[in-house]
Amino acid sequence: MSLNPAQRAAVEHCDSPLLVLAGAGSGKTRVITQKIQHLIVNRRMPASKIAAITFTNKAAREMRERAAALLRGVDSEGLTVCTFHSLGLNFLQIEHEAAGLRRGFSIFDSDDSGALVKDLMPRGAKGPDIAAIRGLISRVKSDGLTPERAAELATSPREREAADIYGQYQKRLAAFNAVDFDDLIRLPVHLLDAHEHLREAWRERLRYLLVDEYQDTNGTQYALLKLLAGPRGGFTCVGDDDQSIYAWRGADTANIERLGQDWPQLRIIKLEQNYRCARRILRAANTIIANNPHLHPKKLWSDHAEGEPIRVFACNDNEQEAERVAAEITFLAHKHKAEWSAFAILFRGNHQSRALEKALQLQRIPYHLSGGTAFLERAEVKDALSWLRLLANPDDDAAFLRAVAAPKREIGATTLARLGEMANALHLSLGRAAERPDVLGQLPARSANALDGFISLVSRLRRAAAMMTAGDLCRKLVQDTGQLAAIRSECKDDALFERRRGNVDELAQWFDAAGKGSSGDLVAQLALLTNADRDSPGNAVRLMTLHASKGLEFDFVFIVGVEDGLLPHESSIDEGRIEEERRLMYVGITRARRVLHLSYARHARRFGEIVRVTPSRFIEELPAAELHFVGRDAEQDAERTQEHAGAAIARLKALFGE
DNA sequence: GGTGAGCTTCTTTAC
DNA sequence: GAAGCTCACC
Repeated sequence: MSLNPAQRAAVEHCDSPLLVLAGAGSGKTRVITQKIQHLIVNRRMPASKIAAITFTNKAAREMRERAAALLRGVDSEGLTVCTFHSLGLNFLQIEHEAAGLRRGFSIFDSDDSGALVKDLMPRGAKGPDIAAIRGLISRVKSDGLTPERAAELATSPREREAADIYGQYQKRLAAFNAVDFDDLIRLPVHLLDAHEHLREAWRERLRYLLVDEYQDTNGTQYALLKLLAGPRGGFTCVGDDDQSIYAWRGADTANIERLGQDWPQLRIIKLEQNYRCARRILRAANTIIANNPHLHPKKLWSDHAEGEPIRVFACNDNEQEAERVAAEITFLAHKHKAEWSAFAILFRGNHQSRALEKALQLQRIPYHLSGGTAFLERAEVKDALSWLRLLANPDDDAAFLRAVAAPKREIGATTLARLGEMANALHLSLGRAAERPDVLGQLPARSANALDGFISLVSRLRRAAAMMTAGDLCRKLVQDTGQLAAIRSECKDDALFERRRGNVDELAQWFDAAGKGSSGDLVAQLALLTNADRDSPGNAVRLMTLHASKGLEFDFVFIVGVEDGLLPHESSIDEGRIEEERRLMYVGITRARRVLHLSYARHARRFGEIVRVTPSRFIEELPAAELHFVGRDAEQDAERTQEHAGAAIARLKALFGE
């Protein structure tokens, strides 16, 4: 557990701002967690004044666990380990008044804000247009621009349109008592900038900041860091420009340079010894990343063993690829007597997990799919959540629109459109408008009755909500709203019904576990969560995107779909963002401790058609001497039958336990 | 107002 | 090849 000199220096340097340029596998999490310990134990800083900030929930969770293990016996009460977004949410929940928000405000997720943008665009706007406008709005928001400023800076008709819609969008959000993901950073920045008393209070509250994956900060996140740290600069930023893979959501590696400009007393420490990868793997990683330009050249080295050659599997299609990966995992697990959790399968896009899951199920290999929001995307979970949101925030129109149809209660598009018009005219939210007799009076009796019934159900549940925990409320409302009954009648067989009811149960249990806080506050926190953090993965093969894998490490790593068009991704090729794709490949390679497998398919289904695909250009960039190709040439057929036999044997072994 | 057949469109990555 | 959307029908 001892630190090398550079790591030690990074841990002990607390008197001026510090930037740690940490190569992959150089022990940066260890530096951060030990530094937390150092601050508490040697510098006598209360844990409650320290915040470690990460970018993904997964990273936060990992950090929290590692810190807890290290801090056993140390008073670490009140230590903050969270993402930028949850820090922002926490800030807004405390300072909601200054932000012009009422208690119980909602968070609009991507779906909600997409629907809102669509609503604000001319009728008949197409999907891609909506997505483009949304992207532009998000971009100007994470650059910290106001709608007015965005309009001034717009250089194309589309940007002007986006700036215009951005303005209306913010007004709607304010009316809904809601914020979106970008606001979680943008609003705290705005408030800290505008109010000296808030600045002082929060600088006192958070005396020391540790920012992980610093290369991924965007404009507003940098502004937040700057405002919270102040001129004193009580912070350590840890980053690696070679692992910058979030430029598409506004991350700017120029923020690395900015630190030295804003804090001239900044100290920089480089960590260049890799403790993770076998040498061959590290050589491959270094070779491929050498194709990118560098501002801070670093030379990563390792004193580990050489390790095995990197195997490259050529397959016919992604089903065969998945089968082979699964067979190989079974084989390696037996050979090395390894736990399933020592294996990870990494891919570019979430949809690639399907074929893999199928193959793993078939071969009886336990797996855990992390990342994505599959759980929260489930219809029954979204329905229950929209009810919770509406109960906490009567002005949440997005929640109203979903809850009103969960289950169906004879209130359809026509009625809602009429209600919407009247609500707009009265400057009221849908929920408030539907409470008013004069509004209901203008609707056909049948619709008015249905709405009235809905509203009284809402107010009854809202009264009940005040007296129960969020978990109990969740269980009660699926009963009382008729959701459970609707699910039962929709489900053909009992097993399906049980599974869907189980999802709702799980939601309630999440609230039970989350403990303190009003249901409104907890629902907001849940909006920031992805599947990744829901349950502990246990002893299972990990499936995740390359993006989600950053910061993690595994003995055995399989990167699948190493094809031109996927990795590098088609749109990144078109738009000349090949360097970021290369960094993504680099991140994937450097996750592996002992064994690295790459694979690609020669054919892929696209738009239902089967098309030929070429292996990724990144395979060419790897040092040929380190690679061992399987199935690339004429011997491919012979190999394949062998593999199939191997897979069959492995399956039998799995079935009968040897 | 609700439902299902047939049409289109889509495919990045995350909070 | 799936999910969303539109339109006709109950």
